[in-house]
Amino acid sequence: MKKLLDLITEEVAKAFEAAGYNTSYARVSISNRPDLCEYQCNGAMAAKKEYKKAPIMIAQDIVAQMTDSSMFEEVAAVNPGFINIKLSGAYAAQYMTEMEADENLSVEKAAEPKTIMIDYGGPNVAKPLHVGHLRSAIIGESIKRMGRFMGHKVIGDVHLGDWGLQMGLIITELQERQPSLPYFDEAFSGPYPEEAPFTIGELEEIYPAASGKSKVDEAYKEKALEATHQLQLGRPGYMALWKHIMTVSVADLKRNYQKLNVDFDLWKAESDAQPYIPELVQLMKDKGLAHEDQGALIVDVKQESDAKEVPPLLLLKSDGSSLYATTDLATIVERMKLFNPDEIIYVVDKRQEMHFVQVFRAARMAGLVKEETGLRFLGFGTMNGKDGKPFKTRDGGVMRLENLIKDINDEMFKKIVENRSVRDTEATKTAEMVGLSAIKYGDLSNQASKDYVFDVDRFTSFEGNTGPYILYTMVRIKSILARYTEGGGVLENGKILAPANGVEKDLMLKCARFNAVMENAFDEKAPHKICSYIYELSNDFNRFYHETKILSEENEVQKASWIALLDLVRRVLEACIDVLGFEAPERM
RNA sequence: GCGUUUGUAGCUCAGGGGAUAGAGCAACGGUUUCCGGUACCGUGUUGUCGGGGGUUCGAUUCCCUCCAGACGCGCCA
Repeated sequence: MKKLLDLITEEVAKAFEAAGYNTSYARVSISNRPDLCEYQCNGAMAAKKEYKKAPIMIAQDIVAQMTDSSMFEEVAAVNPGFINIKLSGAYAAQYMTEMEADENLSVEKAAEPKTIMIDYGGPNVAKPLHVGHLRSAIIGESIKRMGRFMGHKVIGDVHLGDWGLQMGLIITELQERQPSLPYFDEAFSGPYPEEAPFTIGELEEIYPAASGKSKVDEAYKEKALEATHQLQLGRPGYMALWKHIMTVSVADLKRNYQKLNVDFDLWKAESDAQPYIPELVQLMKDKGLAHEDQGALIVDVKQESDAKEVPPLLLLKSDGSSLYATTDLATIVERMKLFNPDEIIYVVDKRQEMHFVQVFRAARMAGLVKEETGLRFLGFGTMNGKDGKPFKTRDGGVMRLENLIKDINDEMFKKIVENRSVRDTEATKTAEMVGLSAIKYGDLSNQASKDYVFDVDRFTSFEGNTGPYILYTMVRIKSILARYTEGGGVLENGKILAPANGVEKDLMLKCARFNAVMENAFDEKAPHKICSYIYELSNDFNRFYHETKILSEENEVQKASWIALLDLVRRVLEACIDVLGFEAPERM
């Protein structure tokens, strides 16, 4: 379906043409003065220069051509040259009816679907997920779902960190603790044990211990670097250990992401890109892009237009082992080969922007991607505590994601049982659903690129711009619809009538914005625009609800119309929260 | 030091070349023939849109500069 603003613009453009003005000035926008009108066109003021005429005169000429259009209830030319528009109620109702009949709720799917890969999540194996991983998962998941809603083929890849120094650190620490294990015996000819020599709990304790030691003990760090290198060279014992680490860790990660309702199509890892590294390095050398510098192999990626010199990309360390950038470039090679995407989007902490600038430039210089392939860095800001500093536990440690989720769910559970007589089993499940909405909405309602304050009390509140408020509104609608059908009503039978009052019209016009909002939010990769939209839509519904007694309405046609409108609002809200990555319960 | 980025109400955040810069929270007051009151309505010189210049008929929005914070600057990821 066409967007309502486009339809209005087309109609206004006809008036511009009839009055003898260039139709390019006819663009209509939503009014910023809702007390005066619903839509406005500022084109008369912009056209002033071309026609050397007072804007108000131009506006009057145009308005004169619009007065008999059935689309409008009211049009006016206002000083200094605004064209103010009110839509006719019948037209709004007609739009609602068409929207209701459209399974995509008026959103037009992409005419040419793209293959888009989203690199998000990015956890390191053998380390527990902490709050730092929250944003990538939540934002990435939402963008993936938006893309799919718009009709694109979107592939989400978790891109595990399984090949860097942290693996060497774990191997080194394991050797310190259990030197007799066969993995460290170079003479051992196998086969290695099938059971991992550690549990996930032990693994999560080993890494921080090793990391701590490496910072104070130079020799220890050397060992870890060497172990990393040996792993990259494929030393059998280390490879066997690496497999154990992966098995144990990935199972745990999957469990945790599932709790967040975050789902990856691919569980690829840095190690998967390793086979592509030799040819990558050779290519970079052959093309004259890579050269040696202080023993390392580097690629100059600076450009003349840079305000500040961009440092070279390090392709290989002086000991020949690969680095972050090497792996990311090799991953691009792999992705192009396996999936040939039109675009790759990286949802990563914004502090890594420079790294991606280097990687993208190198990838383009070397022709690893097609010219038209998009490489997009979507950096997100830090999640801070109420003090404005990075979010920590009460004693100053790193907050594990599991614990954060548990805290929120406990809080939600308390609120739910306090106010409702729901059974405990149901309350637990409901608390999880509402809790997830609190976390995700709290995050996504902020612009991704900015730092934001994670405030548990605010996010879990049922009042204000929060996930629980949105869910409450939806549950309320569902409740009314359920009563209607219980009373023998049929949802599909209603024809939506022209709005009975201004509040109902506001609700309709807000509904009608859905397609434009979704399209724009995806274009800009801005989930927060969906949040602010459903917040406004919820407010409009609650206002309407407050003024209108729906179920007790005696005129059955009117009642059916309202029910149909409610069902439409419900569907729009469902679609939006699904894209945001959470769900509404039946009761709460 | 260089660079990137942010600065909007007491707090948390939207917005964005145009008509009176908006929401929520917090504070105070109101709404009950109630389909879920975890709702709705109202009140405040809520404000030098960080300061100063410039472009423009018009700047909070674009450009420059200064101030403040965050972040990044070759062998970690």
